[in-house]
Amino acid sequence: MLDVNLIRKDPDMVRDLLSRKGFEVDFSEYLEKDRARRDLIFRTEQLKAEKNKVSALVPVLRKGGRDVSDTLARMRQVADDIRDGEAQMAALDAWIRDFLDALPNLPDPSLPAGGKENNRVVRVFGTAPVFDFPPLHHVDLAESLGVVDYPRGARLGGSGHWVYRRDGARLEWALLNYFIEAHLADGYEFMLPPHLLTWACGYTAGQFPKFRDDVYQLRSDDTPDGFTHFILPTAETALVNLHRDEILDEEVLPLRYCAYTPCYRKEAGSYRSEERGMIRGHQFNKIEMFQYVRPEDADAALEELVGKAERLVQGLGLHHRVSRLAAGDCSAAMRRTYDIEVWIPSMNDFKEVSSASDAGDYQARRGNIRFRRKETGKPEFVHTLNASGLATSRIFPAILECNQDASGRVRIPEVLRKWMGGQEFLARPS
RNA sequence: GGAGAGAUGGUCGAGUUGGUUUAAGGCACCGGACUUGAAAUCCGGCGUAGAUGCGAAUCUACCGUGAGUUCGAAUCUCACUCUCUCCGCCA
Repeated sequence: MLDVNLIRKDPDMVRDLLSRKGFEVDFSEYLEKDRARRDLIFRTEQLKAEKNKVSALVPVLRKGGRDVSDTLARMRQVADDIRDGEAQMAALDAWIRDFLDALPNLPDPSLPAGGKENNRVVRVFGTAPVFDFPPLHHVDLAESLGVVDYPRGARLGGSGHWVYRRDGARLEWALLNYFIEAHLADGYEFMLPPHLLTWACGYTAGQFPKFRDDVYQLRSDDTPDGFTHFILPTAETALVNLHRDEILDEEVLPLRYCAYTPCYRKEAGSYRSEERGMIRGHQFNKIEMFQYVRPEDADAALEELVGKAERLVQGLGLHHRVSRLAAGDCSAAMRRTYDIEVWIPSMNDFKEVSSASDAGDYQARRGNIRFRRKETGKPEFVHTLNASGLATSRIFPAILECNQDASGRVRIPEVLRKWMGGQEFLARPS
């Protein structure tokens, strides 16, 4: 949700910023309706004030033995007028709400306009591994080592699903432990939220109503619109709703959270043949980091989140890069985003393992999440930031492919071994 | 799934035969007085959002949510959500 006062004050500036995201909008009808709405509020409230005044007078007149039937008749008319006004208001409000709900967040003014092609790489770590033998694709490695079962995953869940098995399951679990431990050391609270969320959660996150069809929904004949819950596409959707409709004390900020959940995504139409294996599945594991901060602390928080995600990848010894996304490549709710991408040899390309974003007050406005500033005593919207820390579904293939040797063995990164019985290599099935 | 009870500002809590209750009062918190300082005491302040206005201020809405009855609803009616207790089922 954008600040309506900003749109009233400088609609051209807002329009120009949105167009950098590739979102074209004309505010003239909105501004007209906004004006009409305020006029209507003024008229209706005056009627209500009269109603309240006269209603309080009725018992006094009665006590004085006066006939009030004329007064009641007149008030019946006023009550009708109020009802009319409120009906008009409801129609205007609905139009305005739909309009505002559809507006994405403003991009940070410092971002270049346009899409992916204008992303800028800001840091690169390591170099691509060089092999003195023909390296295998992670799907082939995983199958020969028996660590991922793709055919049976598809049997269970359809395409885009797999089963982690044996040391694959342990490696996956070790990665999650490695991430969580790092966050705990940095003072983040670890939590396990529900995976089935209500409509309001999707709205606050900025995913609904526009992107409601991108998530898996649970439907029922018992509800008016058939919708009951959706399955979270990322733990961010849960974490951003934790403090919905709250006014936080300034002293508790920044709130630093991390959560583990699987992420469930339809990924309709996004499959590409080179994304064979676990690069893009309908379910993947992720530790999400999330912060609620004061507006002035958002810059530092974003750098902290990116830094944390980078260190995790570095700890695994994987070649990766950090990019600052152009306005159009940031998702709708975000004002700026860094992507951290890890090198996948078989794709000869980098794939995203973490996205660190600053939502500004966009989500906080939708979820009515505020804090009371000590200095002024007034509530203000918090700023919310999130970053994966990390998603495993690209890390796992990267480890397999980058750590393979000529004999088809895969070396386990040092930092993970304590969760894998001290093993140096993934065991072959006997 | 069934039965019962409940939901009131940051918190506790009164108000539920509809109309001086303008949502009382306590606690917490903030400011001031007193005090060497603190405590205690006293005084004052103290929810959120919106509209009009340069401002002072005035008005409106909000008592779980949404409808309804009425000149007038925290209070009456209906639906829903959540919490608690008990029963049933269950990993």
